Amino acid sequence: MTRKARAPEAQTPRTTDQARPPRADARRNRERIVAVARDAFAELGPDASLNEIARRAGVGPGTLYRHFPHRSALLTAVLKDRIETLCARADELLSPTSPLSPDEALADWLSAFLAHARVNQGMGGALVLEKTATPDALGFDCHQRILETAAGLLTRAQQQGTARPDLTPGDLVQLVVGIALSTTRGTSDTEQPDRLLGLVLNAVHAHPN
Amino acid sequence: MTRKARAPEAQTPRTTDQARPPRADARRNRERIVAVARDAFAELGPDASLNEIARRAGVGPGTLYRHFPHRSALLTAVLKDRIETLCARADELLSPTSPLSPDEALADWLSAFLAHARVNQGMGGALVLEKTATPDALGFDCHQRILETAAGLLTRAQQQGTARPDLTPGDLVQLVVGIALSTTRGTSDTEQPDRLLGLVLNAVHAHPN
DNA sequence: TGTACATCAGTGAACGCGCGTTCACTGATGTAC
DNA sequence: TGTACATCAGTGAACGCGCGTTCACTGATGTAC
Repeated sequence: MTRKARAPEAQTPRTTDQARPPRADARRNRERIVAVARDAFAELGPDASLNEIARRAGVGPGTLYRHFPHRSALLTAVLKDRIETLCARADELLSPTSPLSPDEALADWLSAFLAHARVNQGMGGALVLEKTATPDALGFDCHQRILETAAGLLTRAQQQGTARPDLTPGDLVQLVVGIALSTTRGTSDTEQPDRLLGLVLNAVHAHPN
Repeated sequence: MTRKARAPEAQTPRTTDQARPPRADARRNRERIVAVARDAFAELGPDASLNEIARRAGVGPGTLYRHFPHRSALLTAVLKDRIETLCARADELLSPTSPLSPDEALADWLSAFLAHARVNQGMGGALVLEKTATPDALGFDCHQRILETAAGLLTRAQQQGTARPDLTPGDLVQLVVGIALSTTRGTSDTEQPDRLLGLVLNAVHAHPN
């Protein structure tokens, strides 16, 4: 079996276990689907019809399924950007150059988390609250990422700020997700979410009785 | 037009605008449907299939629709008992013979409210949070009843206890509903709801900053 | 007490709907020469 | 640079499913006599 020798490509030498990069039309469609899904989930909730999303994106349902075999795969893709943004914000707040105190930083981040969670109705509910059964094709566990980020800010506020030491990141996140869930419907009182978060923050800094 | 005079019935003299009492089989079925729906909503959430509920109750779907033309009518009927119980509990707590202080009474009632709300996933979500568009055939507005009951306990705790004066009953109820919504899924940590309520109660008694 | 009958309630097959999902086929892309 | 072709991706009609809802019909109940 003689093989014809071929000069390896200069820019992208492909190792054996590396998948070929996606074709141009595939990448295009994938991006369009995610963009449309972002809006659709925000507008219709995490149960928005996948056929409807495909229709809005101008692709056949089969195309959507080729890229995202499960609903949760699509939800994850949509949430990924958002969560990356939140984590990046946390890194800024944790950096020594940040002008905010540990307590202020925690409050700031929770406010951003609440705002983002409200858009997708608790960030897709189960996807954030529960540990994903399968760690997902993207190798991206939303729940874990959020939890670790919250833990970083909370721990510092407990050690260098006035946050009560008996509070766990899990409980804190759960409370804020609860606010998001209970305030996604009924748009009457636009200031309520912030007011409720303020109450929770009071509890964060209260003395454990 | 001569009418034959008839002696009015002794036990149940029926006034003109009073509907005839329901027939025995109708009452029987109605009660069975509500009983089954209570379990089904608790098990499957407020979106449980009405056909499935009819099936479990051993009646045809038409029978269910005869009694409850809308899903919300059935939800309301199921929740009515629960809410009446909660209101009765509040009356006890507000009575002068109650051994609990205003603060303790508020905490006690919120704990009961949370426990009940968790069973039906936020007590049927929209039904509690939003003002019902139609005040319902039963003349029974869940949202309003809960809000008034919470207001009674909160006001007393603000005047005679240590509850912060800037807290509204609406915000308080919303927070607890949020805890209910965010803890109905994921049964792993059974003590979490009470812990989260404890945090909220800390906030209720914290000084407004 | 017994019976006839009007009316109230139950039945369940059937309908239309939109969903998730599949798959045989068509078309676009990128590569080898 | 041009062309042939393998493969990757898109298409969209079609399927099965369970839902909410209806309605012509059957049956149960209670009342008048």
